[in-house]
Amino acid sequence: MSETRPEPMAKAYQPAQVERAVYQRWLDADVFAPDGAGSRARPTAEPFVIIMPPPNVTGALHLGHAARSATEDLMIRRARMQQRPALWLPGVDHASIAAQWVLRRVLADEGTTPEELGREQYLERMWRFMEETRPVIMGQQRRLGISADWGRERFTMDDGSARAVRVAFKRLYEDGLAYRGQKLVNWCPGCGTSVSDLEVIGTPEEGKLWSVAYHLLPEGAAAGAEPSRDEIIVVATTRPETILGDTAVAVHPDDERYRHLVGRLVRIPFIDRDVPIVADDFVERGFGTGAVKVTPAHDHTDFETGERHGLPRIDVMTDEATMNAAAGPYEGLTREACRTAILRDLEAMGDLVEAKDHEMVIGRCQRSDDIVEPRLKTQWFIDVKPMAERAMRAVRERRTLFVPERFEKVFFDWLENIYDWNISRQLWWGHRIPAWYCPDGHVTVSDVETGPGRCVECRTFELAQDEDTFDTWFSSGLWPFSTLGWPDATHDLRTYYPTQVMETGHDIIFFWVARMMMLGEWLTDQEPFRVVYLSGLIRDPYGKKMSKTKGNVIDPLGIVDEIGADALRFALINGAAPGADQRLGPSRLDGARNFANKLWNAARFVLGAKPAELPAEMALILPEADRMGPAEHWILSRCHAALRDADAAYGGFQFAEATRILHTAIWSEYCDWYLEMAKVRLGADVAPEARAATWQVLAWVLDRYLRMLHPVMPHITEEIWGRLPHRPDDGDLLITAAWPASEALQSAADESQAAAVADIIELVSQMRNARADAGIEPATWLDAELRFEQADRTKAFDAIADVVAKLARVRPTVGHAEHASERTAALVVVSPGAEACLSVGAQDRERDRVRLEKELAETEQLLTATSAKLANAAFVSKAPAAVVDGVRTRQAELQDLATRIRGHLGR
RNA sequence: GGGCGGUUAGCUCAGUUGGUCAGAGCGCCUCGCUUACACCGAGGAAGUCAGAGGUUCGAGUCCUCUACCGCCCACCA
Repeated sequence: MSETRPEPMAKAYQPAQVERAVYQRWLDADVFAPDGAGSRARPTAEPFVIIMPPPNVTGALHLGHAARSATEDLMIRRARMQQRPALWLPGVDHASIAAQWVLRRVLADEGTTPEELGREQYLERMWRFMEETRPVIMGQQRRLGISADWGRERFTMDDGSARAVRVAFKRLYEDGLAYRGQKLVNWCPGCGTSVSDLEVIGTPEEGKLWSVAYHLLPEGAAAGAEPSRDEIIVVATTRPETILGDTAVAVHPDDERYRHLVGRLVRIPFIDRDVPIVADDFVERGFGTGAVKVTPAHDHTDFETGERHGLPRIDVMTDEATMNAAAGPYEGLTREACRTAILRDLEAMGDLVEAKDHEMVIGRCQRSDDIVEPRLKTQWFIDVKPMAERAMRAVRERRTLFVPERFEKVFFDWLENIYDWNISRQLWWGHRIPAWYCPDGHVTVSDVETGPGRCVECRTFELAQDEDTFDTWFSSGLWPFSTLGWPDATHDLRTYYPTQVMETGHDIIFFWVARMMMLGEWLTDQEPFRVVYLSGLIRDPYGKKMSKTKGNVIDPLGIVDEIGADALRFALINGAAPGADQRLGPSRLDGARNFANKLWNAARFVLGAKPAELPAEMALILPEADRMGPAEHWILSRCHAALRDADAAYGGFQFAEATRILHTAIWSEYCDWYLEMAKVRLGADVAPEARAATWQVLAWVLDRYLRMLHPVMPHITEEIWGRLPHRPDDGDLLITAAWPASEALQSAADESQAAAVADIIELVSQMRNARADAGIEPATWLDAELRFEQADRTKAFDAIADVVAKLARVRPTVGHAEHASERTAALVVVSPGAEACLSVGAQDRERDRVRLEKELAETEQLLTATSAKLANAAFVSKAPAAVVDGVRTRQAELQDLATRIRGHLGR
């Protein structure tokens, strides 16, 4: 503590300077890494590890990131103070599609396009872009005060990730899970790549359902024969342009209308293909005409129907979603133009039977909003079912828990109905698929960085690598272990894996969480994390999602500059129930700012009130019990309760509850009551040892609260703590000081004195209440005669009579007469265990009667309710004894209270 | 079409295993610049816990149904 801090504490808290300075102090001390120079972790303690969900390199930090970072930092800081080796590994994701879109815009500004640059130059440019944006994102994270281990920062495109991707893919290939095949993929024409099922957003839209007449060939006629003019089958479709790719018409096998037509051939218009009518029970008889055109190359259902019936698949489109040569006369048209043309032509032919409005769901690309086209492509897929089984087992065996628990069901529902994962992306930015093909089409998969020397089958050297890259989420799925060194059994992997908590938004439970669990279980034989903590979305004050287009985005850095990172963190955590979305607006932020200010000022008072008799360099210790007054015992008791409850809340992921407890403890108990009580006992007329003891308690309790609050508001607590005396074993920084163990407090407080003070506080409140109701000026001092039912209350009162005087603005005496109030005009206050009579003028007394009457009415109402409960024989016999006793005690209290009030009212 | 979540003071929301649980913050009203803080202090008003049944001695808290609101999943073309 030789370090000088010249600047005195400012009257109003100035977060910006304090936060930057404090953060630098931590960096200098090297305390973020579990094995850093400043770490005080016990090596034998169980490590606590969080791998940071990587923000995209492309975007600026938004409130969602801030909320997540705040929550993760909170957990890491608590674990660090518990002296566990706490590792929080930060990183960023390369976000291939998103990055590609962003860079395209950047390039457009520079007057060029990716196509012009070509793959190689494009990738160079992308890397440069990454080098520019990555530090920005990480700098923003730092500004929030997060205590990640920057020395271990990772990127999903770094060499370690690249190697993990290759090794993982080869393993999956050898295990028979990764395969290459021609299947229907979700093609986004705008992005020029396939996307996974998850990236296709079902969008309800108003469309049309057209009924089209297909002409049958005469019974028994071979393909190519002249179709009948009259014998038709009417099919219903929402996508007439796919008629050109039809290879069958399907009807339900039990449909009487069509049963006799099964096996006949129909003529597909415009391209003159003759296709069979097949029976398949996927057909809904009640929908449309009950007859369905089947286009296996452009519809997922039809693809499967085609598989069952061995139908050809005819792709009629190009990558740009225009019609290709297979579309015959319509070649070159866009999907939309082709539809219009076909409808026009059908109409002209008289084969357009009906057109009616139809509500439907259209698959659009999450990224570009283009209509996704199911198309036939030869790509890589992963059979995820076996991995899904493993992931689900981890949850069933409780090796991985969801918080909140209900997301387990969501998780299971998805994994139980999972399809193969298309992982090929026709993008340049990303990990290139490590598969090579020889001219004969043999496939060689290799995990060697430079690729395989020769074909595994024909040994030729002539190899070409797959042009495609992996779905971004493939490398993200390896994140919890690739960042720790996998596939090598590194020290980090052995020490820190499996990790403890994965904290992320519930919106990426499928994209990311489930995939990490599948890949983690499969590749490492362990669950990648023990707990999945899912947080909600941050919304604007009106409950709307924040989005750039709506213009309702709150920039977290703007808030940080304005009110400080600590206040923002407090607001975010205080407002978040696990898994639930939260609205964030100015009022909550103001509240958090005010709380920081309150804490700052309380600390300023405490530090400034240090009695001269205490040495400058002193250790933080609690004084002997007999040197403390009742108020000291009371605050120690309250402090103990707050610590116990807040710690339990932290431990149970009830972070908002923890902040609520600490807010109440600090503001409503410590500041509102104890500080005021302590002021009296710090006065010049107080015995020096009592004065010293009072300050020691003030400092000691503040120290506890600072420790407990540090995970949420790290900077301000660190700054204040640095100015307080420390315990010899604490070190210089709060960030590595010990987490308060609740048992340390147990013997400190004398609970009976604490209870006496609680009664006196209640009495003071009621005296204030009575004064306000009677309209007595706050400045007016009144004589008050107090009576206590128990001797220990009287004793406690004697010790803090000055406090009571000051807080209630009265000159108190302890009375012994039975009915003092009847002798003089007085306000009468009746509370459990105590009464007070305040001398006032007669007219005030009259107003006071009204208040007493009201109080009596309330008391009697409560009394009636409790008595009714006790009168119920079933309650008395069936409820637990403790509950019944509690009600009896309550009844007695109320009875007593009512009697006394009646007495004062002269009844 | 399935599933999940919500409906508690004017507003935003806490209330994890049924028994001081009817709460907090903001807002509002009345006082007060009392030497930590007006980003403050003291006091106050305000809710039949969406509706209807049921289980229980006892239900915002468990069950059923209903009504709105939100989200997720889904191959009726």
